[in-house]
Amino acid sequence: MSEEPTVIADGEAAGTGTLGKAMAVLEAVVMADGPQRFTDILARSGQPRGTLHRLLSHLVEEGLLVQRRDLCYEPGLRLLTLAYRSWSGNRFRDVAEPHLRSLHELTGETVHLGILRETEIVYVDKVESRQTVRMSSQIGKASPAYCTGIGKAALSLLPQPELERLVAGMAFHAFTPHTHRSAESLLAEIAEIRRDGHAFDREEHEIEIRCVAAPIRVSGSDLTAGISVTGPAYRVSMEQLIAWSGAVRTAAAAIGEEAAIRLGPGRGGP
Amino acid sequence: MSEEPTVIADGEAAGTGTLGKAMAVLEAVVMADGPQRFTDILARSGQPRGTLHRLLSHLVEEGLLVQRRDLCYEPGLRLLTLAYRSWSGNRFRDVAEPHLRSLHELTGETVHLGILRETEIVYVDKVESRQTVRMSSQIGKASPAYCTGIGKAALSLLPQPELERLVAGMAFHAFTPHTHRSAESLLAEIAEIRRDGHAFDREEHEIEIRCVAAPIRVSGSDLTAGISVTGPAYRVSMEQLIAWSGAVRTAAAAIGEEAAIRLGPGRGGP
DNA sequence: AAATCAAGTTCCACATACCGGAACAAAGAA
DNA sequence: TTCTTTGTTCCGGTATGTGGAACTTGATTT
Repeated sequence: MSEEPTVIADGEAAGTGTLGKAMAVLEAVVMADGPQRFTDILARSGQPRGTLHRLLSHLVEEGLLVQRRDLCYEPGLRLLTLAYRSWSGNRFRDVAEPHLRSLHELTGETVHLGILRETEIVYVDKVESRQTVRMSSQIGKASPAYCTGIGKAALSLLPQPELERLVAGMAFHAFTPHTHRSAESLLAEIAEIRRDGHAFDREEHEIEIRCVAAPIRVSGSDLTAGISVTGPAYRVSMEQLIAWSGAVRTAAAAIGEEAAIRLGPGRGGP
Repeated sequence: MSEEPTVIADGEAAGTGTLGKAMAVLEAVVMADGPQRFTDILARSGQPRGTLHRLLSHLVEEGLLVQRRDLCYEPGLRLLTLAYRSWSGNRFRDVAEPHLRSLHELTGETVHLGILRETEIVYVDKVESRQTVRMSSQIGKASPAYCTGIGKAALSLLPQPELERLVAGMAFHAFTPHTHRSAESLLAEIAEIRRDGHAFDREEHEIEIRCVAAPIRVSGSDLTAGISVTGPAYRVSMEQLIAWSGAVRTAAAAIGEEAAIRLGPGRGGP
């Protein structure tokens, strides 16, 4: 029984309000690695037994969780369905898609579309070179902004105070030898990115994986996003990435403009 | 102002409890076709103004919804992230995947994996012949069980009383001229499916689209699922589907057995 | 300009429904 | 059997959500 107690609670305070608590519990189950027993969740969520039990019942009732015969809790199908609707109905993704395709045709490598959410990048679409292994995996995946091309590109669009607020809250985990380890080095690179209009991932998140990315600004909207072309280091040199950077910037700009028109035609004010 | 009032509320009673109400509102926004104004949601949800406003605030706070500058509400990214985790961590899908692949190699057509949820089939995985148009779309999509091959196959596994309860609650929408229009004809076909061990979709959901499907039963679990091979009518004859039916049944059986072993090794109750 | 209307937000007294400690079952382990 | 571990139920107290009504804000009309 020397297993680490997995500490208690997650970093942030358990959500406020009834809904917040329910979502915190849901997330605890969904983000866990496998089916979770009542006691596991109890330890991780920090909720009192009675409360937790009721929350779980409600989540099951709503189809957000499923309780198996052996009493373990698992994510329910309703999440998938909700996500399907919100993905397929996403106008921004729709606008961007043809541009992703043409970037893919130009480069032959994998192209990603990501949106910044706080301090993370959420991948929203992807055009793959040739179905490598996993199929559509990765859509919906959230990665830290500071070690991904799209992430750094998107950060570069933020006003300095906002950027600093976000950076202050980051925990710099060293995924590879090339990952940023401090706010200073990250901020320094972001200054360069602002100047150049594009960002690189030099094997910072995953070893042997590189990318070029450009930020997308949609005027009239406060969404911050980016696209990237990604490839394995053995096949894609830094020179190659630099050669592609212009096309990536152009595509990003085009997406931004088109989205501004088609997303909020009736609103443009600051 | 002769616009139809979009009636009020959805078919089912607004969810019970605070979480239920919140989810009903969330669903109202997600299932809608585009960004929703406050008043739209007000009409559809049937909640009082004050209550609805607070619910929406909480949903936004939780990242489940986003409020744009023009005050419209849209699905937030958190749904995608939650769904990504629950999809990629789904053991059943994982077990099934290699079997989907080999079925695809055998047939050259699109292969689906779906799980029955009440009266709908939710598509959980897919191996596509050759990236037709939409990429991974469709994962998470929910379709009526009575007009899809996997749906009818899955229904055939249910005990008769359960089946009849579900069928009683179905509204038979005629998607095509071949769609079942009554409980009787559906139940009759399900009897055949039980006998044969496989089901066909004879252009019942979408015109020009056919499939063969087989049900998956996982002993020790109460999940009911199925797989199918789908193709366009001009390329895939009924004779062809019949020829594939054996392989589909075999794959389904293999998935069911493997899943029973790998899903709940410590439980085998009645 | 003033008046009118519509859409969205805030307020607050009220009671619902959530809270959570503690008692209660159920199933293994000693 | 007795003890322990795990999951479920109960119930009084009150925090929390409820929802009608008043209040902004901005557009449209007179």
